[in-house]
Amino acid sequence: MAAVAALVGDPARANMLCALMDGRAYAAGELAFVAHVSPQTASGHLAKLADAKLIASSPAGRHRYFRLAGPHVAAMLESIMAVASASPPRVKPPRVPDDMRAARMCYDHLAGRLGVALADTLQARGFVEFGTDGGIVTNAGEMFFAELGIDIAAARSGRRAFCRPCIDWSERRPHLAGAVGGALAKHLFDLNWIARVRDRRVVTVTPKGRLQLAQVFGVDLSHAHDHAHPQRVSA
Amino acid sequence: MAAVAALVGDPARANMLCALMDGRAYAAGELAFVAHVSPQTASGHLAKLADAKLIASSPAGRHRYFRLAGPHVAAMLESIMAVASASPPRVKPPRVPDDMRAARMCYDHLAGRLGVALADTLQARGFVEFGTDGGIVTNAGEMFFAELGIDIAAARSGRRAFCRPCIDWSERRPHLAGAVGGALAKHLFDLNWIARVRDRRVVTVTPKGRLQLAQVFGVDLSHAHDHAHPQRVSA
DNA sequence: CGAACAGTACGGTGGCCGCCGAAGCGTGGG
DNA sequence: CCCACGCTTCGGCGGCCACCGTACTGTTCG
Repeated sequence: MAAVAALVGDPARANMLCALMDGRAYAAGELAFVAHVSPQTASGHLAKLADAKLIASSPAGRHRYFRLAGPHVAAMLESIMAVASASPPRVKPPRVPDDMRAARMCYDHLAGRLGVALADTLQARGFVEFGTDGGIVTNAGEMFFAELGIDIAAARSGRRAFCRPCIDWSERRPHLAGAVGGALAKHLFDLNWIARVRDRRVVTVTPKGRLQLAQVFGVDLSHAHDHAHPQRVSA
Repeated sequence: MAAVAALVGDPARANMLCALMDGRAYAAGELAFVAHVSPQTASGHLAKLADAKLIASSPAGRHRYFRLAGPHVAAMLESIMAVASASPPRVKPPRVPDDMRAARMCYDHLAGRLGVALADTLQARGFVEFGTDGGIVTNAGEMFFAELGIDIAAARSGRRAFCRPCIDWSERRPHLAGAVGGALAKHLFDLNWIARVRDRRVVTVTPKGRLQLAQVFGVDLSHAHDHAHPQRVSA
């Protein structure tokens, strides 16, 4: 156990793993860049991570792409982040860019205010039920997703976590994770309601998406700017 | 994040945290012993862990007791263990004592073969439903727990995780965690069906417990010794 | 077929940190 | 009242490891 934690414990490797948490595969050079180390050093780190089965690699021509070994690794990183954000007695400027807080990817599902808002709606309408960290999709929810065009049965068939809450790292409240969360995010991309920002975990809501999300999910994102500078709030 | 992981990444601290995972508080000297380091070294480690809010301390006379800062820390350690047990390509003698595998505490709930068996029964009878990592208690389950004398509503009222599966570290299958898991374990202790082994996470089943668990949960623990030496199984 | 590039292997250096010996509190018991 | 005990702090030592410069393999172009 200590060995795994020690691997995550190095800042360079932690940066790499964070970058990989969006579920995409990155080339060794890109990871070296995000970790602020030379390619040789990065190569060594990646070899260690791969050796411990935390990441998997796919050679592609003269590149080599790395991705997380599985959802269990993403879940571990999330739980470490949750503790880390709860801990910091250190001088810790919560310098979280607001676009990051607004909407971002968390492994393969949506997080940030958008992710939390969607989860709130799904819960309020009785489509999904969460304990504090466990959950299911109700019959009504299954119909709702089907009408949206998402095949819940397909998601359920897989071996991976089906439906679970994931404590949002910036909002400190649960958002929808698991196969259902992944399917929902993918569908919103396909509908072009949301879009990715190149090379970042940040997600933007398209004009169409803003309308549709308000109509279908009752999600109002306009207040985002009201919360953009919460530091102003009197202590 | 790297800072938190690095704290867990040291073998001595990892041993201490593992010992604390049974939910009890230990004195500094005891933790020094389990970590195989001198008291002064342990003191330094404990100061670091407390500083990062991973553990909390309670001075008591000339002793000082330490415990995990909360369930979120236990959850993090569990998820790291899960990844660690999935990783190890290293020469890794799974030297898990059989009594540990049979029944042990995992933070405040039951793990090991006993914990997994109870979870299996509760699932098979439709009292709890698990996704792969999320879960709920059904109406039938609520009645079942009530008949047993466990107040589910009280557990539900709390802020902490209500009902969730927790991948068993030795059995690699889910057992019942969260507030319900904790309440169930506490109740079994109160009924004197199970008892703790001093200074260890190991739990033993009393003669009365063996009968009652078989009758109420249909759990047969007699096969424990059949699995005691699985190393014998031909490769 | 050779140049440019991505990624990897190796060796040396430097810094961080875990470790213990010795000494300094505070509590509890004889 | 003093001593024993548990815990903590300080200082110095030693080892591990992240880091990079150099050099090598393999792939993709012109």
